[in-house]
Amino acid sequence: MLTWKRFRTQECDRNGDDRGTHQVETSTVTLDDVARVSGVSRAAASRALNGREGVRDDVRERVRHVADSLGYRPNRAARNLASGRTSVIGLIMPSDELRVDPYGASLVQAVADAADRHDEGLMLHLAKTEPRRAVGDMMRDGLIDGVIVSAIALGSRWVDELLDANMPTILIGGHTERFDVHTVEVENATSTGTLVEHLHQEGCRRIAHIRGRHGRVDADQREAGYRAALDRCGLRFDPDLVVDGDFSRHTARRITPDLLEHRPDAIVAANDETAIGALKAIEAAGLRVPDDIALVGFDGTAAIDVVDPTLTTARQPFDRMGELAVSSLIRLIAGDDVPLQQVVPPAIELAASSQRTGGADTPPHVKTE
Amino acid sequence: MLTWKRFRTQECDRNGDDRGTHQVETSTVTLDDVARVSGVSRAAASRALNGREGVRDDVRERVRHVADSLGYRPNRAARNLASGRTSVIGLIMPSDELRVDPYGASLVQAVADAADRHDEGLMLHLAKTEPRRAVGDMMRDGLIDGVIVSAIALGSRWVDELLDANMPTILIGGHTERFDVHTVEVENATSTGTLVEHLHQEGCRRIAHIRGRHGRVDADQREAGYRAALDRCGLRFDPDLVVDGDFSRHTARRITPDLLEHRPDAIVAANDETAIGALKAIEAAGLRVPDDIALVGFDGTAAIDVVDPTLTTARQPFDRMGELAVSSLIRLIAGDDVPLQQVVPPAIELAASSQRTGGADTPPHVKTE
DNA sequence: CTGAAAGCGCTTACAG
DNA sequence: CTGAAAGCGCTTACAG
Repeated sequence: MLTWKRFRTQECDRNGDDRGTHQVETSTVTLDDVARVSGVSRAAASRALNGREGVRDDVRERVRHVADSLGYRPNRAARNLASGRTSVIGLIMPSDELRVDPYGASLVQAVADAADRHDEGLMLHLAKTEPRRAVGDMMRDGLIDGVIVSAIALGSRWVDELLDANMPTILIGGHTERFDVHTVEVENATSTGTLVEHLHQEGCRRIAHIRGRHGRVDADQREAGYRAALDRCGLRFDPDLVVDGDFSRHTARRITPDLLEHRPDAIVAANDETAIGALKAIEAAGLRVPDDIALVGFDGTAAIDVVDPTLTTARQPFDRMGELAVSSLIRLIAGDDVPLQQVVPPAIELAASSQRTGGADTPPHVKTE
Repeated sequence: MLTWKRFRTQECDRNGDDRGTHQVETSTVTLDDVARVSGVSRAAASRALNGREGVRDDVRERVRHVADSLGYRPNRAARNLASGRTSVIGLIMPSDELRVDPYGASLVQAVADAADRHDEGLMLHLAKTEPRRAVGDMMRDGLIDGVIVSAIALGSRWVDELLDANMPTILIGGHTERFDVHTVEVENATSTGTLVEHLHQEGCRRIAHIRGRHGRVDADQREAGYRAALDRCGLRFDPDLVVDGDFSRHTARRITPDLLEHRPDAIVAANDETAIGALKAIEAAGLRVPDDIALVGFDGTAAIDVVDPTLTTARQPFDRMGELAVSSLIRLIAGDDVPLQQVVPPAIELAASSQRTGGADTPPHVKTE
């Protein structure tokens, strides 16, 4: 079993006077080698390996076998240069989003895993201010074939600029009102409604809502779901029970005390971070969750696993969203048809924070899809 | 002002019967264009643009100007193929590390920002099981020039396999005892000692330590620093006051109650997550921080900002580490000399969790570098 | 089904 | 200092 290796001369000598001697001796197995050993032309070998038609089965077999035993790996740069495809996709996300909310980290992980499954490289770009330039550059540089954008913290201007860059784009967790953008996102309204109905079943009658950031579509959708569900439950909408958060724990912690003045018996938080902030405020006020105030979140990030009591939430199907985003992008790049809006349902996970002793007829730990 | 754009034919027609028509009309500005317009050869243009010597200054000027006004961007694939360099570096990290501990997210952000500053692309690879294959592949595929590895959750076998892949590698947050590996890491021992001394000054006499994961070098170093500082403070080492955690919040929450049996008046947690877990346990036991038990962490991740009381910690200089890792890797790739071990000090940040009323002569919010 | 040939856009010795 | 030329490793019409 032969194993060639690309060998890099690392002239890191201790004298340090050898700089610049960087030489890459590319003694790699090349398509030529595979073709020669297989006794076919380079063209045929290429077709065989890439699953193109127009190769006899036994030839394809042979070439593949030879490639395997030689440890052949196609040079991506060469393939890219010749074909115009890179097999690398970009992931763009506002720079600090990753750090601030576990949501960002979960998303990156899901997309990275999905890219890996599809054998696509993933270029991560944490954007600062001017997205279009960076993305346009990546594209024109021939580094990536398309891009997945986590627009979480973005205004629509960002999105517009991205789309102008004129490259296959999927918005993940899409927060734009544009209808001409390919998005993969979680269902917001109905799911939030389900949580409200659950609280209603638990006996809650003054159900409050801490909204997400003003101007964000997902925040609006979740509020809309909340309102619609109140209606269905026959509860009156009370403006005093809805306050503006911004998806952050910190803000929730700060604004919840005021909300408590209006004596809600439940709080629907726009996301988990908000719920956790609210929880702290509730505890600080000497109230108990869920008996004094029931609490639900949204996202299902890792953060909720360590909260006490455990948090009822709508868990985003990160893996599925990542998979959908990557596979859709690949199809987009190939020129295939892809539905514009792909909405996936979260999993409603009931936990201690919303289940009252003697409240419901719901069993203690139901997972509803 | 001309602006060429690579234009991609997106034949996403509604009938969907046009698949496979993916065509990239590369009507990009090419080096040839720049050369022609500048009135020089392609070779000269290349040298001018890449800052190579052997070009008259006025020519260089002219070429650069032309390139600018044409909106020229070198095709990375072509450059790569010709030069063997990709200007892309890899970042490898265990798959779930990113999600579990905010440390991972902070690190990714720091490295991504640094790569951006150096105009290097960043390929993210969240590794599952068999690191070498993936990394070796990336390398041989010609996708990256070198790799930064966050070895946080890794055993030395992982590291060994990586180094066998024979590519420029920097271990960030290096947790190996091998001495032949380039690492960039935070100073662990002395910094932990400083925290212990601070607690001693606050009047604590029974200072406990919740270790990081068994077998990890950084955990060992922090414990060593703890022990050495006890000595300096004239405190006796008490084995009952040292317990094995694993850097996770969850485990700390679980094991702290037992530790409390031994009545410590302070706890030095191996990292912030551990400290937060301990904090919860302390609260659950009806004790107060810092007056009953003072508490310090390590890392300075975003998580501590929302803890109440705010957590004293040794804040890792993530940005600096990212910068150091990226710039060192670039030098490594270029064949330049790079110090093997680069250790940077954390910033000791005193906060409420360790500052007792009437305890110290330390001012309330000192930042010590 | 198969191969010879051109070409993707750049870099880099090598001569001048 | 400058240019002509070869070559990086692949893919893809185009003929057979």
